[in-house]
Amino acid sequence: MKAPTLHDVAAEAGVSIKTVSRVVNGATTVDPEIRDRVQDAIELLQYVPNTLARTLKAGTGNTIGVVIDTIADPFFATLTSAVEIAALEAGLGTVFGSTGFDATRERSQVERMAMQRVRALILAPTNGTHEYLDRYRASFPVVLIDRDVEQGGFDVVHVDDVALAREAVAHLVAHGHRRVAFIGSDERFITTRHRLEGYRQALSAVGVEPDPEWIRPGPTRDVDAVAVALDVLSLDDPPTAIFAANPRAAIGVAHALHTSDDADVAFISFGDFPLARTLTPAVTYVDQDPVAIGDAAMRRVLVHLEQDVTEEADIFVPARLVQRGSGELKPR
Amino acid sequence: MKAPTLHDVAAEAGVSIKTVSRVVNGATTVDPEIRDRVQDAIELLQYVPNTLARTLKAGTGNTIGVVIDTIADPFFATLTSAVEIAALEAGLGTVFGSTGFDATRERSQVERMAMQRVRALILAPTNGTHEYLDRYRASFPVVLIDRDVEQGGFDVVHVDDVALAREAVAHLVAHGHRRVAFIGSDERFITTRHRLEGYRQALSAVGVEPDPEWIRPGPTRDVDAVAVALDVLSLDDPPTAIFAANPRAAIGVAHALHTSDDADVAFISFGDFPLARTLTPAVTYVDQDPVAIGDAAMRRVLVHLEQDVTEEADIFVPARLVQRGSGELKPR
DNA sequence: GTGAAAGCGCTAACAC
DNA sequence: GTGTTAGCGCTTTCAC
Repeated sequence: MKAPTLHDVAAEAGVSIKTVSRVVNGATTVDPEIRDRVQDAIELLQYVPNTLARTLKAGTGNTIGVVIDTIADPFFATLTSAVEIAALEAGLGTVFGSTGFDATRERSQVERMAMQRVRALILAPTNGTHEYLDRYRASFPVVLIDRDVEQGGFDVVHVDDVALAREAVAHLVAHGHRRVAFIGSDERFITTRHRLEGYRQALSAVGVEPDPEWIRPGPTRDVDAVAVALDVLSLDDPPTAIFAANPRAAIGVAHALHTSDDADVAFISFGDFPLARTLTPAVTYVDQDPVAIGDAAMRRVLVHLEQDVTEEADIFVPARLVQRGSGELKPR
Repeated sequence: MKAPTLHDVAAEAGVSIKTVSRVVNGATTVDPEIRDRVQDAIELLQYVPNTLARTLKAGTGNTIGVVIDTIADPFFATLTSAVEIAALEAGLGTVFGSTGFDATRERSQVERMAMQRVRALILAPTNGTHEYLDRYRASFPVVLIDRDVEQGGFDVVHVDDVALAREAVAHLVAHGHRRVAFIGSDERFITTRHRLEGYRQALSAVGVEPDPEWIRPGPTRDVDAVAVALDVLSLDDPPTAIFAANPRAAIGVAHALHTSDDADVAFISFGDFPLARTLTPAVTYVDQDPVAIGDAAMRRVLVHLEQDVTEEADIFVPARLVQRGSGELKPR
């Protein structure tokens, strides 16, 4: 059972195919009586216009592509939601694909988007080289989110990871802490490395050389982070404060602190997480707002679509430290 | 700068357009030497096949549509992620759109999908009538997720809300509770009504007629749920147990319980939430697994794509009560 | 105000 | 093994 086409509607209404096209597209230059007849035929046949054909004719689609680690990550889910809403306002649809942190899958997702002729691509790049993107950038703009690629040369919308991490750790230092642990995710992520760099800067600013035992960039799941946090806390001379470099790690750390009666250890999370404000004390965090990043990325995309852009932009979305208690604890 | 076409590649390689098509599609009946020449031309021109044209020709697309409340909801984000992965395995892409709980926006999202000629639609329906879907169902199968529509007649993949809520509340009753509060979300949602129904059944099974004060289906945000929970707990003769009908409400309830020193009030959540296992006591919950629902929905879609389906299926995904402590507290 | 014809990029016949 | 032709559903000239 094939879907009805303009042709079918035209036959039904006894007019030409072009007249139907005009009605569908709301042209004003159509005789009202004929228009009604055509509309009846559309209803009768349940005609639905075919965007694909339209797009093919126009040579360019009406969707923007979003490729991220995984939509199951609340950070990216919220970001994608913001992009979708902003795109909708601009009359654009959204297609998304997830990489699962796999560079090969990223490539195939991007290729799929290119084959679908997206108008633009918003990408959270995996690790590794991204020269392959050059092939596509001729056809549509690419805006990176959350992190840059090593080679540079792309628009990037992100937060200033180094500065924010430094600020967070300096906040702990200002409250008297000198032994501060760093618990993050995989060190292959450039964001992890940047946050680690900020951590080091804040400590070295007060002449502290962090003990390697304090630095645990490893855990990739919250349950791993629990173990790592417990391990750090059981050192002979344990840290008096913990900086969690992402919400996933933070959930693990929170769990560890609250199940081991160490809730008096100072704690700051990079990124908010549900219930963070519920714990006692509530968790001080770096407010890395995914909506702001998504909005900014979409705004940048629109700039590309409206004009020729010659230079790449490095867009830092503002973020701030939100004090809620856990980051203001003094060393016990 | 237009994207190169088969034609351009053919001209570059000095062969016919069809030969290029064959190479692109990996046909074996091409002279190796010519194939190499064509591939060089493809590289040189950075040719990317146009799915749109392919699809137009084929008459049917290679994507499945997912329309949900909002991708920012972790439940739907995880569900969508499961659908995406399953679709990818079947060689299908995913387009998604969110309704924002708005029936009009749902319609326009579905229409967009129809115009894009999706192969199938997975839909979490908003409230209200859905007769309009009949128009599209002729062209592609529609599988509802999470909840049914009033009119019926659709494939639905969901959990047995009534039975699971009844089981959860019966669990509280079995631990000695008679005064059990119900805190949920908007009563216009059929899932809320079903869970409320299960709640009533469990109580009436032991001859308890719930006080209207105990039943608060209203709050739609977690912060509202906090206020509602505090209000319920401040009744003259407060409930000794709380059943939260969804994770959002549950986060609010958890916050209320832990900030008001009522952590000894028994508590069960319909659906897990981050940190639920971190609280003391850890939160007992009804395990409503979004991955299982997404997988089942995709499996149903594949059935439709592979064969003619004459009868709609009402698919209940199994779920169970996970005891973690808060649901096993006795009345204080 | 309306229609006929061409063509968007591709593939499926069917020749050669 | 390779090329030619037609046409997918639509829009865009440009006549009428």
